[in-house]
Amino acid sequence: MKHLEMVRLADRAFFDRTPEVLARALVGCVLRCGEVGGRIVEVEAYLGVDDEASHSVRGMRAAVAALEAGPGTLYVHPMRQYVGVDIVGRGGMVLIRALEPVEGVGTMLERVGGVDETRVANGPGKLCRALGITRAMNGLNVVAEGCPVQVYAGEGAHEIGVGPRVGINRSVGLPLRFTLAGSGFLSRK
DNA sequence: CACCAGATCCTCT
DNA sequence: GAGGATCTGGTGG
Repeated sequence: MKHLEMVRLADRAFFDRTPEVLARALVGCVLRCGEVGGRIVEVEAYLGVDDEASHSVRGMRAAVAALEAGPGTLYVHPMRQYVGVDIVGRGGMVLIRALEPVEGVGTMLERVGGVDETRVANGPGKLCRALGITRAMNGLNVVAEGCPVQVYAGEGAHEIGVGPRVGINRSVGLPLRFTLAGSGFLSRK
């Protein structure tokens, strides 16, 4: 594994970008919680204005609070029986949708109760379970010292795929879903 | 306090 | 690819 080579993104400026730009930048990076982590292969951008699919635009309190807390803030929110996690950018946020397991793979499989690595974190709810991200972590900042959730820079070049967001009923069709092209760890093709 | 819509997941087919 | 499980926050009475 490549622990020693991983560079943590602890600079607030990295996250202080528009949701679309930040979303593209996050693809290929590593999201880590404790001793468990995975490469980000799928994300969606949610805009702060003119986006009826975004929680903040619909006036959901926790989402607005996270936005106001500024770049790098974690927005952990309930989704059906599970939770999803966003990282706040500038004037919007990015939903993490799928990971390729990198560190603590055994722990991830155990938590989710699966045997297939390609399906242990291929969805917003599942990756939170796999990493151990809970609502208690809502409002923390990934840049802060001692934050259990951290982001590391990606390595090497990769092609990014763009498409419409998944699982929403409003503002459908906008090209705000970004994927690591050709990854076998996506929630959908 | 009741109702409703939802940024999902899993199990079949 | 379709359908059901099942829970939280927002909204209105």
